[in-house]
Amino acid sequence: MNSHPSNPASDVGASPSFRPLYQQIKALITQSLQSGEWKPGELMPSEVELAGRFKVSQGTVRKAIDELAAENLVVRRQGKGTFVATHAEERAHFRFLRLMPDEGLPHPLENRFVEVRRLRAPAEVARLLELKSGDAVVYIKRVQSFDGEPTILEELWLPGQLFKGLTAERLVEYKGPMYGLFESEFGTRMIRATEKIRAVAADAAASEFLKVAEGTPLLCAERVSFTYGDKAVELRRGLYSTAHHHYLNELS
Amino acid sequence: MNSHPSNPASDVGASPSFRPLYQQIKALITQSLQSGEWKPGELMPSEVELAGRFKVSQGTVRKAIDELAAENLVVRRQGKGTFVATHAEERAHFRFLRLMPDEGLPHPLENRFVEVRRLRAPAEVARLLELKSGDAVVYIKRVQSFDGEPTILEELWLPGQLFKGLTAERLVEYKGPMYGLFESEFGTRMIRATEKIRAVAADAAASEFLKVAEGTPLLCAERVSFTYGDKAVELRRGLYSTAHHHYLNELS
DNA sequence: AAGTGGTCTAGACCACTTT
DNA sequence: AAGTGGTCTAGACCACTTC
Repeated sequence: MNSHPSNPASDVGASPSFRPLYQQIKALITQSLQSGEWKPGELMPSEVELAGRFKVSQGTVRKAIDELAAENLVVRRQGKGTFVATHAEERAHFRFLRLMPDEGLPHPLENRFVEVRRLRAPAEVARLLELKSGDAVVYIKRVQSFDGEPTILEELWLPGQLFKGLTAERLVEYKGPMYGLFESEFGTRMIRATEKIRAVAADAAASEFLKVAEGTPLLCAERVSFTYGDKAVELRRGLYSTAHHHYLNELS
Repeated sequence: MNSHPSNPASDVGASPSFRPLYQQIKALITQSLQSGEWKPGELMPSEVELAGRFKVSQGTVRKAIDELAAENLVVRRQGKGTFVATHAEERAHFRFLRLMPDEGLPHPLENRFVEVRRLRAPAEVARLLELKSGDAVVYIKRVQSFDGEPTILEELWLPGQLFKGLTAERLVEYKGPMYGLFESEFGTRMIRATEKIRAVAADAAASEFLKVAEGTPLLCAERVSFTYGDKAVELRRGLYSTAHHHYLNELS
């Protein structure tokens, strides 16, 4: 199969806009990831196996997986195989948590849930989550502390549809990042997010929870997270006290 | 040359820690970029040409260039060739400028230089730029406005050694991003940067230049930029008014 | 038509992990 | 020893740009 009169994997007639084979393979693999054929943390089929399944060369599968690895959807380990990426283990914890101490290494952080309940999505939340205004959402409010110092005040909104059994108890007993819980218990894996960051003055609530004076400048990060297919599945609004921490960003 | 009893490009004896060929090629190409053999914006030799020069297959050169393209050091254009990346043209202007208007498209911005002079590096600046305390640095202070509204108050420190002829006149007459001037006039190309972001209260100076009340929360971004070889060549401290703009970050 | 990067294949061998 | 991902090669063809 050295020449390709037609694209073997999913092709009908002459390609009007030309889609490389490896991108089609990548899409197929992504579908399997999304459908849960291989779950987060699990070992995926080997390259030769996938090449056989899709009837393409190993090199083509390889290029597809290369891109998936670059997008952090899978992790390659030489000699062992390719694994589905997971938020549960890996220290890639800091892929989404960018707040670092000004000095020293990142401390472990404590978690205190202030509020967990269901409500109808306000217009603004609905818009960002691509829901209808009034749809059910899970609302979570929590404070995170480093070394006993309250540093992050966070509010989250999740589509109620996707997070049916989510309760305060479940959140409290789960150890590790929330994204780990979301992927293992609710089958929703966050793969990408965009943040808008501003400086704001602490209001009464922020002042109380973060133990700072009202009017203290705080970092405000509004995050929208997406899962497969660029579907928005989380809205998060965090207030960070940056007296002893900073938001770290690598520009490359 | 299907088997490699020894690494052909720069190898002496058995490799103790094994360095892939394509990485060696990548390093050689990077050296040529750094030395200015091909200048920003210029067309580089084709893949086959480089393969011939380095006595490796085109595929190996290709993999090297792939990584350089991923790091934004070069730009590939199908049918035309591979070009050295440049800050001068490209709208990749927004690779380092992350401040976006809350609504609408990014506006063009005006530039007003408040101060340009040489001074001896304070300890903190010297530390971040990896200089000796007291070394000469160029100090620049400027205000940038969107739609006539002052939004960014920025201070820069550059190693005096590298920016000998840099004057206020030269800065004012140059159109486009400063990084374009730096690479074309001073042969220093910014490749990568890290930013630490905090929320701070506007002091008297910020209040004056940004036309906001003292104490207004502002975003403070401290940037250290690097050129080839991870050499620090710029320290920048920006204060952003985030009333109508936000710092945009993609987490992926 | 010629040249460039982009895709795809087939096969060999290397480095690493597990059995 | 066997299996996995990682490297390297050689060659064919495709898509795009320029002459």
